[in-house]
This record gives sequence, C-alpha cells and structure tokens, in this order.
Amino acid sequence: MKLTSKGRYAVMALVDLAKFNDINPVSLRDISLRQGISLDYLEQIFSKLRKKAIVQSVRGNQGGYVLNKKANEIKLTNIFDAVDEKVKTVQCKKESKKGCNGKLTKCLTHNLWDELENHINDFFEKKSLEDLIKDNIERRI
Amino acid sequence: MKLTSKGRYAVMALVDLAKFNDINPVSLRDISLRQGISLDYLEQIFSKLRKKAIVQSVRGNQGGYVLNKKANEIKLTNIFDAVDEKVKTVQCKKESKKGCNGKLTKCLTHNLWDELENHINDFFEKKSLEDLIKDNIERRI
DNA sequence: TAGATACTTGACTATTTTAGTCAGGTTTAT
DNA sequence: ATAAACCTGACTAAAATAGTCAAGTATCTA
Repeated sequence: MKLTSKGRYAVMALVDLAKFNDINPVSLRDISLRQGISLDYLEQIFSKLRKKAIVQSVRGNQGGYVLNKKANEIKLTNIFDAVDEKVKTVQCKKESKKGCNGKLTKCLTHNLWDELENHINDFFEKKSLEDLIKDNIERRI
Repeated sequence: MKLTSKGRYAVMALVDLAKFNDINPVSLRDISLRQGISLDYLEQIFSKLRKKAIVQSVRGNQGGYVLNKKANEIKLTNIFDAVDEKVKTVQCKKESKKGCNGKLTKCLTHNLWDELENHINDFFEKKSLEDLIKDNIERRI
C-alpha cells in the first residue's frame, strides 16, 4: 500500500499554507518554491481543494489562497477526500450486498479488509491540520 | 492508498489453506477454484511464501502446500513482507538521515507519514492467520 | 516404469495508474 | 495596461499492477 504523491502534496501544501496564512493570501508560487512541488501540479490540487471548500481563492495580482475553515476543523479525511486519495482494500465493495466475486458468501477475508480500512480511516479522521502545525512548531525543524 | 491484489490474494489463499489443512497438502488448483484466483498467479505468490518459510511444498501427485508454522505464528506482517506488499508513505526515507527532498530539514509532514506507517503496520503486526480463521468460523459465512 | 499430477521458474505483456507537463485562458490589484 | 496569479482541460511518459505463457522438474500411484 502506498500513499500517492497527490495526497501527500495536498497535505504538505496545506500545512505550508496554514503556517504562512497571516493577512495576505499565500500564492501557489511561494508554496511551490518552498515545498518543491511543481506549480502546475499544485494548481490541479488546489482546484480540487477549492471545490470542496477547504480553501478560498483570491484572484488577481497579489492573490493566492486562504484557508476556508479553521485549522482544527480540517481533518486529513477532508483533504484526502478532496483530492480523491481513497483507502481501498477490496474490489468487492460495490457488488451485491450479499457476497463478493459474484459468489453468495462474503470472501474469506472480507471482514479483515473492512477492519483495515476502518483502522486507517480512523487515523485520518483524528488528525487535523492544527495538530500538524502544532507538531511542527514543537519540533522546530 | 490501496492494497494490491497480490497481497490480498496471498492472505486469502493462506486462510483457505489453513482451513483445509488437515492431513493432505492442499493443491493450488483447489485454492484457485475455491477462491477464483488464477493458478499461474497463485504459483508466483506461493513461490514467494515458500522462500520465506511460511509454507512448505509437497511435490508430486497428490502434492500441494502445507503451513510451515502454526497459524498463530503467522502474522499479516510476515505474509505481506513475503510478497513485497509494503506500506510506503514517503519517498524521503532512504535519503540522507538529516532531511528530505535534498533539503537540510525534514519535510513539514515527515512525522505524520511516519506515524501513519506505524499505525498501519501495528495492525498487520497484531493480526495472525489464526485470528482470521477464528473470525471466519464464528461468522460462518 | 509410464503417466498424471502438481510444483517451479522465468520471461513476457496488456492495462491501469501515477505524476506530472503544456497550452491557453480569465481575473484583478496597481 | 500589464503583470501576477488563479483556472481549466487535454495530453503523455513512466512506472506499477495483474496477470499470462512456456517450458520445465519432481514424485506419487497404477
């Protein structure tokens, strides 16, 4: 299992944004330079974040992005959801409620994968952007 | 993040194997039929499981595979390790100890990804094949 | 001892996903 | 006006995935 860079970048960029989010909006250009993420790629990512109301955009010269909610209200879940980073352990989710792989019973390990998904999603549900920033300040590196 | 089918199949096949593992070895052909996994693919997977001493092979007519350890000694970690299913959250692991992305400091979210990896690996460390079989019998579906 | 069963290995490949790039906009502060 | 910065959609190279295919080797059973 691995995390895609889209999800990882989204979180990195938002932490960066939250950190520099004082009076002026933060430009993607700055984030791009600080975090070493391609500007074009960032634009794709922020377009999705904006559609999910996680950030707000300010157009024009000296524009940029601003958080649209308080940092403690933005969970990892929300971020990953916005950029389509999903936790997928089975294919058999969407099929008939009864069984998997076209069979009548659930596959032998169905419960396991469900548990795993929940285990991971719990983690994402508990972590907020605020937690990340705090952790960052404390470590100061 | 998603689980690859190689990892998923490995676990499914081992649960199947453990379930039918009485006196005779279990043939891959049977597992293939019961679980709907391609025989050729299963062979690849079991070759790896054998190299990591998770199963033992019995060649010849009426041959097949047998667990090489007790079911409670086989953790998900061991299985995933055998088939190269790894939990990867960052690219910056192998780089210089000090920083990420060629920088001097750790990336803003490095700790987070570490935590996430540990969180997931904990789950794999705790679940044994025995747990899965028990769960299966209790549910009886 | 012939033959069938089943393990063993390695190479090959189509498909999908990822991780972007690129081009051509539009908006707005100064 | 013009530059900064957002905005959008299409495109693509490279990697990973999910297998298939071919050609074995070992050993049980009749």
